[in-house]
Amino acid sequence: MSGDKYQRILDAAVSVFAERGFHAARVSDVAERAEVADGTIYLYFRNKEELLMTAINTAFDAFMSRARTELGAMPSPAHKLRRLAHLHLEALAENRDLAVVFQMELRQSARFLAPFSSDHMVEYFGLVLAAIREGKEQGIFRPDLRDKIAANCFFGALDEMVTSWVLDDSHYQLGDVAESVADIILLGFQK
Amino acid sequence: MSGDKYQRILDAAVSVFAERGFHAARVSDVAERAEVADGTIYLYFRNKEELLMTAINTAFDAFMSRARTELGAMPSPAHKLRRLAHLHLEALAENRDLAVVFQMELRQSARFLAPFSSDHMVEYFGLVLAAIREGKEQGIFRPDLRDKIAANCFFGALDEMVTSWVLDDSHYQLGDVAESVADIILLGFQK
Amino acid sequence: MSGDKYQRILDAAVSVFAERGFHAARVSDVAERAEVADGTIYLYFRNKEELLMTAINTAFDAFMSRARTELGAMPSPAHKLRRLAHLHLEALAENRDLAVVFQMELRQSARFLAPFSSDHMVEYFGLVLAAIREGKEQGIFRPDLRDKIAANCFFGALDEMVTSWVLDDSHYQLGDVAESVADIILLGFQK
Amino acid sequence: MSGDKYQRILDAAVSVFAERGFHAARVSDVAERAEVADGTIYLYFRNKEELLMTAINTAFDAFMSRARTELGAMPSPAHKLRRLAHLHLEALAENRDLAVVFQMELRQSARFLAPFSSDHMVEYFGLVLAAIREGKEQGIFRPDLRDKIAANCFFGALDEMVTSWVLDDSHYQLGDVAESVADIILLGFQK
DNA sequence: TATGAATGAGAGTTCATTCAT
DNA sequence: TATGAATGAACTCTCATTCAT
Repeated sequence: MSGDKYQRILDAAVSVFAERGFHAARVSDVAERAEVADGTIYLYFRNKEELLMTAINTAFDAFMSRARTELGAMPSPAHKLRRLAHLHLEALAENRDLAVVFQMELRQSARFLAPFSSDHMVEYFGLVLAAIREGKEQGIFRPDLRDKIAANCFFGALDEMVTSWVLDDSHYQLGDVAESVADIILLGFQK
Repeated sequence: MSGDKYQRILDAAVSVFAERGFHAARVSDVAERAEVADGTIYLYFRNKEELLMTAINTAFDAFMSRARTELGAMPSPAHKLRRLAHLHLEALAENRDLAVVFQMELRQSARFLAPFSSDHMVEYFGLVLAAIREGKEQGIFRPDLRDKIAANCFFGALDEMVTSWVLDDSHYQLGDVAESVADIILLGFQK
Repeated sequence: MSGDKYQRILDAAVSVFAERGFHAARVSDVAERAEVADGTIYLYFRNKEELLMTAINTAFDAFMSRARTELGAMPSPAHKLRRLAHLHLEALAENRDLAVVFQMELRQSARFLAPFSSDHMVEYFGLVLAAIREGKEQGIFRPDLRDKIAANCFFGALDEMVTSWVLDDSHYQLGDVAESVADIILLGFQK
Repeated sequence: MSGDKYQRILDAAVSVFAERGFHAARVSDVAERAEVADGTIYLYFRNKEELLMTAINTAFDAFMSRARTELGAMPSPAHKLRRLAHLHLEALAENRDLAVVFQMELRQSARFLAPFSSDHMVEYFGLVLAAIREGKEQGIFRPDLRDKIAANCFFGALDEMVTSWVLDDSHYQLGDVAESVADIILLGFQK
């Protein structure tokens, strides 16, 4: 019962942050939802901000680790990016609260809070950039394609899909759109 | 003298919000930068939130009005979208503080604050969607292109360009990338 | 009514600190006794500690300024010290709450808080030391008298009188004992 | 093993209280320094305050017991007081941490905490007062000497020596000054 | 209109103490 | 005896907003 307190607090935090937003959420709300005392939270997390950063980083780590493993084995850059699109959307579709927190708080935290999440974004972009460069070397993607801009288009398109899914009350299937997004972006990359 | 104050307060708000983030910014910071008393702000704005919403909405109105005018006269959907990409990036490149506020606060305000900005987003998307449908009707864009997804890709790509420009300390020319983004997205739309 | 808020808060602080001790006293107690809102205190003082330090320093400044003026005009070192004993005890007898705060909190603040009060103690000791050295030079005090030890005896004797007066519930006249203390200490200094 | 823990906790408490002050010190700091669990402290002491009071009282008991024994055998009141001055300063010089706690916390505890330490002070003063009265009866001390005031001078002088030794970073030999202090005070008492 | 001193609700965090193991 | 995870009361300080001038 005590071993899972860490996870219960983290889940409660994501849930409360998703519902009210990080700033409006009170630590006592998180405690209540986790069914622990306010003070207990501070046995596991230094402060409210670390609660947010840990939630974001944990999810990001899991995603990146999976993405690296899966993409590493793939030969075609186009397939890599298509697979990444699926992973991206499915990972967030799986846990709506977490997706809400990501979409609503990540930018702010990247600018005003700890640099962890920023580092993660850089990692993610590294993966995308590598695939794009590979594609250009293999002659699959246009040689005039500008790497960073292309990576931003790829990420931005997926990110916006998640954002509109999160802001939309209708819970359509987010995973289903990966293919369509990949179609557009990859067509835009190709020769 | 009073019309002047309204604008000074709004400019100060954008500047302070960009610097510290909406939540960390104090109303008294805004007052100080606008060189008015704290109380004066409340003669022009109901509360801190309205300060943010007005800043966002004013800029959005100006942008939408210009976009509508320019795009209305254009015959080709592809040219419309290409032009919109330029307008989008140039509008934000023009005022970096405003861009910071947009990129950092718009999502949160869309979810947790007043629905004004949300309406604006719908307007913007309406413009994009119309162009996409037009393109499909004219046989320029793929018939299997899913409208909303395509619109999200278009907006998301541009939005991400702005975000990375804002988070990046290096002040490269944002306007210059509009063409490259449009190349990718429009290629992805075409038959 | 607003101009005297500073003084009202300071008086309330001394009164509350005397009653419950600095640590047990709540800022809201001070606010209540001063008949201001909690937040008002922070318009005049940076924090609870500054409230204490200001009370101590203000009283100390007034005392030192008076002591310097009076003693400066006196020719005899013995008379100086005798007069200082009177000033010391009378100053604290005049305001019992302040005396309580001095006797109970000054040592702690000298060690654990800001160094202001420490500086004041050094000033006071400087005055005593000067008189002692003067007395030795004039051949009135024993040549083997060790300056610092003598100064500590002088101050310690007076300080202990105040402490026992403060801890004692019976409010005997503190000022009356100055003469007796001076008799003992000065006799101890003399040839 | 348990008798050992009691003492370890007490020593740790004195050490931590000396370092940070009673109020700023955390019970968990004491536990850590004593190398016991937080809860263990409460098997030996009712609460944090009792930790302080026990430390003070234990040291005081040892001192008083020794003082009584030594002074009881002495015929001359002057010698008694001179010996007491030595005992006082040497006892505290022996254990600097304990001296710090005594000088910084004793007054507060006398006023705001349990009355134990106050009783001890009364005991100590009783010893001094007895010697003074004896000296007057024997015609050694001035007949106009006011007992309580004289006792306060004696104690205050010694106490201030300890305080300045404690606040001073330079660790000069405290015991050495007993003679000089006794010289001054006893000279002040004599006919 | 304009001011800015005053307000007071509100929230994050600490830490002495407890108690199940 | 011993542990240390858990508790939750308590308190300082901040800051959006008001209102008398």
